[in-house]
Amino acid sequence: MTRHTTDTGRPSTTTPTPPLTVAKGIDRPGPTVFSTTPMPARTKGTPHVSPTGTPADDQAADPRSGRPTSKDVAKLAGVSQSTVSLVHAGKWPGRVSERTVRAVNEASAALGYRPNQAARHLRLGTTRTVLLVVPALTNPFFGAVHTGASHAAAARDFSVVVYPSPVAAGAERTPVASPFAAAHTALDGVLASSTAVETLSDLLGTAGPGAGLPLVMLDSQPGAGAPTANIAIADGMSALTTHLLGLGHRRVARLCAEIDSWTFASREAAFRDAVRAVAGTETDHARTPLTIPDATAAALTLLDGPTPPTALVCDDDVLAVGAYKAARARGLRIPEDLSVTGIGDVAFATVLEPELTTVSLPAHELGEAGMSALLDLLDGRSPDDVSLPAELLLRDSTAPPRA
Amino acid sequence: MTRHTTDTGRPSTTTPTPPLTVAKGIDRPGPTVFSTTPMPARTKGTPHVSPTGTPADDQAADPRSGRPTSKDVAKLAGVSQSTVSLVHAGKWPGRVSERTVRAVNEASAALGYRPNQAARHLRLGTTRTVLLVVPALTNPFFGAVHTGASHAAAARDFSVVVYPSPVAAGAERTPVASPFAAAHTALDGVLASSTAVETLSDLLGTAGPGAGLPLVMLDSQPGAGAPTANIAIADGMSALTTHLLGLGHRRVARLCAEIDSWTFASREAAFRDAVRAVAGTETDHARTPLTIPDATAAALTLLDGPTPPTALVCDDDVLAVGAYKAARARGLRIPEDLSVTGIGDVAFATVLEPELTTVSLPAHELGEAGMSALLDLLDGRSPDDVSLPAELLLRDSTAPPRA
DNA sequence: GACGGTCAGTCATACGTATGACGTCGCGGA
DNA sequence: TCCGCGACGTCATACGTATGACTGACCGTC
Repeated sequence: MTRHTTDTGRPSTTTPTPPLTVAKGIDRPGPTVFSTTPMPARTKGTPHVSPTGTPADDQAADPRSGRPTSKDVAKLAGVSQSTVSLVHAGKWPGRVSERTVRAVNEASAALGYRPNQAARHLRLGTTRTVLLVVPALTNPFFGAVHTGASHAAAARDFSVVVYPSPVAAGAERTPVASPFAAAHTALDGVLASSTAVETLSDLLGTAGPGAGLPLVMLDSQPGAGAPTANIAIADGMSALTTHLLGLGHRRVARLCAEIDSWTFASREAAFRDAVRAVAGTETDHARTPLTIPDATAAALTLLDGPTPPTALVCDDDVLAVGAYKAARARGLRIPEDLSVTGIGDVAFATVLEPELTTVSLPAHELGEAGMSALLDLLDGRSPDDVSLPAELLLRDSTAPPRA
Repeated sequence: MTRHTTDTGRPSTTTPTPPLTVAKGIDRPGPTVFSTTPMPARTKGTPHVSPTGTPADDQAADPRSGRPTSKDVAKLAGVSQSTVSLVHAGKWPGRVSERTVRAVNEASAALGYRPNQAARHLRLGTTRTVLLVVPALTNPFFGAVHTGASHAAAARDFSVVVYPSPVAAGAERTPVASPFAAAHTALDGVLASSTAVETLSDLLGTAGPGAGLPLVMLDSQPGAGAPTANIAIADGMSALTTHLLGLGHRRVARLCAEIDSWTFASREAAFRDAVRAVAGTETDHARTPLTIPDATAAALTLLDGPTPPTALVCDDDVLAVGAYKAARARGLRIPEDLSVTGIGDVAFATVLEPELTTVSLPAHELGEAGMSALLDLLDGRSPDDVSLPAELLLRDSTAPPRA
């Protein structure tokens, strides 16, 4: 339809390329010819938006992108480029008069001036852009993490780019190093979920202390080389297990995710500690990839064992769905014959029949907290490891065991 | 813990700040002192990585970020900065010898050189970054769109930043203009979902033909000012409705989303056309926000009407969940007493009992196609409007009506 | 009337890369 | 001997912004 490389189409009949030799002569450090008569616009009086002196170069010149630059604004306002920059940065406590500020602002508005980000990035040595590394945005949890992180970043004028490692549930994780390194110099920092990276040292090779790029980890073990932001899922797991034990369950099985990461390891530890606190409790477990069919099969092996459990603690809501399907396949009613719990409070937790008792994870807040920590780090501060509370949601999938 | 602003910590005992006066003298356009003896490294023979001449400035100098520049690589390799640039860009058909190329590559590797993106953005006038505007990434559909778009972008060396307008279901949509304008100059193009923007003209003011920024719309009416990429949901709706009519249903109600957008309007049209093709069919409908509780209430009003429907066609799987809950509340069995269909094939479609007959939407492919169109547009080509097929998934929630 | 101080701006430059315009060397043909 | 040419690199510069150093005018003071 239309070529994007053409001009902006603003109707303008001025000369397309003004005589550059003038500007060139000014730029040269040699003989400053025009410096003998400084502030030529001032001789006319007060700076104003309408150009009175030079009649040929009022509309924005367009080197290539068709966008006006601070030089164009300066010309229109009758001031120098530095003044435009000062005004735009808001740094004129005693350097620029109110009237000039107004003139510059009017000129900027008239031209629709937006500062060129690439130029200021180059000049300032910072890009105000951070990378978010997550397993997959198709997982609503990480979608929420992204949203939270974006909000926190936007509040401090940062942008977020996402590198979604194509991990999926239990699949191979990609070494982030190579694709990540490409954008390396365009980044000020990295916020990475530990479940998205192959190994932590993999990341620490290019980011983190020691390497050049500030790094904050999500869902990662504190004290391992980078500040962390976590959800206290272990507490949730403890509460869940204690809740079941309090209902009287003594044969409690655990359906756990086949993923080697700190978050899942800490769930296991919390479960064990909670169980150990109540004497006479038997446990069993099965490991499974994080998919519904796999979880169903794994749950069936638990239910078909010699001493079937009266309660099934699942590492994740997805696994709980598998437990539901397995229970239905064996004719077990939830919660009368089998109590089931999940973790995550994903969208379908209330779609299940009965509604699932689970632990809600503040994903949005996790993204916010992690991003805040990263931006603090960028400001030179040393953020503390943060841990966000998980909330136990008692719904309808748990009940005392049958006598 | 650690300050990110400090040096990279590479153990190096060289002088931290090499005498800059030398470099300055070279950079000046005035008396080119050293140009009388060109290629000083060549006098030693072949360029090599180990620096033999100057013993003090082999390690990368660090002006501020601690990262080596092409100048550092040039110094180490004994060539000029231009040569480094040529080698790195792969543009040396007859300009650089193999040996020099190797030397440059070795030097780059030794220093861990990465070209500064900000500088090349400035130089090239392009950022290789596009903006993706979606309602919310917490919606897995848009998460998948993002993943597809990212893959297509990465394949052509582009990055994607996301601006998630906090829309949610039926809530107010944000005018994208302001926050979007902030990053304007840092973008090469925009890929926007029509359900994320207030009005199309809102976007067209800053992007699209006429404004400076190439734009491709997702889920938007073709021919409205920007190239589009769509999913043929209308076809899916037709297939769904025809399927129900084929089963014998003659009282078909529609649960529709309270969102004014092209995608939903086209579903309605498709439904009407399909119904009109079969004589003697009665229809009813209810509009509802896109949440489960609202949908449940709306579905109840339909079921409680004077002539209750035997089939309920829902604009979205979320609404179908409401239909399930309403049916359960009225003691209706699905599909024996009531057939239900959805659109979207979201994760819980198979969690429902019975599994939901719906239409799967190729979200990933939509993102890919849209991004491809945008990148074609950036290349100066004129992409066609694309339409992706939606697939009808016949599962267990539909059956012939009771006699 | 010379001097110090404030106000209001400008000047020049650097950030790091990409690239068109030049040199220089060596060799082969006339 | 001289010219032309290909191979190999370098030079200089521009991209647009931010900012330390500087300057001119004006004003009050001794």
